[in-house]
Amino acid sequence: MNPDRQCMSDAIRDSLTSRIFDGTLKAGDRLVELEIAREFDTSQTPVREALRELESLRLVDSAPYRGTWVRGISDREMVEAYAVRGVLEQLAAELAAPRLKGDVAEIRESLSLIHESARVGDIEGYAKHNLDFHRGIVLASDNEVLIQSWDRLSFEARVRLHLRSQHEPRLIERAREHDEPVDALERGDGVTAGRLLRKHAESCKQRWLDRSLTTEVDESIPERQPVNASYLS
Amino acid sequence: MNPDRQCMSDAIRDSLTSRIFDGTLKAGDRLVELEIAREFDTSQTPVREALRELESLRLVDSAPYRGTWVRGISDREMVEAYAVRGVLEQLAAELAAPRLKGDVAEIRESLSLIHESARVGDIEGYAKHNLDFHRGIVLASDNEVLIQSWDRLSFEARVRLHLRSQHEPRLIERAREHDEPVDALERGDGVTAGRLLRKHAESCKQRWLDRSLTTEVDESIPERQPVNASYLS
DNA sequence: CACCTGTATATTATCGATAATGAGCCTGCG
DNA sequence: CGCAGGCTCATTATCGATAATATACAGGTG
Repeated sequence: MNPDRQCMSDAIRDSLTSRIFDGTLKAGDRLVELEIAREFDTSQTPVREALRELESLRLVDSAPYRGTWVRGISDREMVEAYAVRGVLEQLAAELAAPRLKGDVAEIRESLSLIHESARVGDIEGYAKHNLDFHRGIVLASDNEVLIQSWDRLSFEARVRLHLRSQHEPRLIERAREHDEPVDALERGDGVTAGRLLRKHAESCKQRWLDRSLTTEVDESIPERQPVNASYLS
Repeated sequence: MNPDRQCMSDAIRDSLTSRIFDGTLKAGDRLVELEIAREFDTSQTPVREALRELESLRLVDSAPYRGTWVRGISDREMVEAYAVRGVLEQLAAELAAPRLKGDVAEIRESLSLIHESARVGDIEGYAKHNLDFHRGIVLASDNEVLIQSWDRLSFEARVRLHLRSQHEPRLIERAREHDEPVDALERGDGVTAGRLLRKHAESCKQRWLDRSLTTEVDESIPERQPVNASYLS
């Protein structure tokens, strides 16, 4: 939100964020304030601030006097988020087209990285470049509110959290869905690009739906880890 | 976010929020932590938490060691927000239509209040019922992520902040723009309802643009109130 | 008089300690 | 054996005090 926060609470926030992203912290894991404070050799206060910020990013949940824990993301929520993402990117494309004036070099750059990752089967890379690609279009819209709204969907977190559970991703085929929208953008046809991007999001959503229906195993979100241990130890 | 926070920081947050909404706190006003703490007869800590939360709601801005102040909303941002709102409500209508199964009673209720307010020239009432109307459709989508995204646009704050500067609102004419989308929803045609709602948002956006171009007087956002006073007093 | 530099002050960021709360355990009763 | 009530403790929420920082002003310099 603000340019250059250099305070402790921000360092903690960033560190915890990457732990959630890289899977060190899993859904349901508890975040105990004093424990984290000890680890960062700081007091409880900045930790609390960091946790509250993570909460506003919807990465964690909390309840008064009951603590904070990593939020799980249900399949339903993923599906909902793809729907929202679809219309946001549709708008982004419409706004971006007249601004880009056909200069889609940067976007094509991401696109080729997507294809490359797909070719070699690099799921992590695919996810990363895919996000860059989509965010690139959103940024090109030059609509700050739109960018914020898109960022708030936290697709980075969403995707990463589920990365490990992805089977048979058919990356090469999926990568192709990005080609047509870029072509449309290049010729300045934002409306078409938008429509295609929305369709793309819909198909991602559909894939998720299918996956969640077939993989019916333990789709429940870990509510919250039980309290540490007995104090008898 | 969470059901029942009863702690001090939440009370402070709510109180400050309404002050921003009702104009007691204006764009650029500084929020000094210890000052607020004294007023609520509490310590600095819960005030800080409240301020951070307001920041995540984008009602205030802050910078490290420089404090917190009420955020101004530029005409440009309003225009951007209307564009985003348009596509979000388009999606909302599409999702809502099949769920409502023609039962638009609740929405019509808001609609008639809009018309009534327009008839008697009650700007405040119009704004309120207008928000109820739009949010009602968003809620009917039953897409939690969408609802969150819409709420994050903070149109309540946006509209209220600018309420005082509205001239010649042509309420009656504007109110009519809501009729057709509801008709479409009633007959289950979500796509049409969505298209109309988006068009409606576009026309709100356009009105704002026109207004901001004609009212060129002091459209600058108060950056930040100067520090209290000299310590010489 | 414009501009730079140093200093005082207001204010934020953080600390360590205390109060408040909820979760689990244990007991005794039915 | 199941369950309600009280107790213990881990943990959060808040406090009061201190460290760190930015801003305004004063004074000096060209």
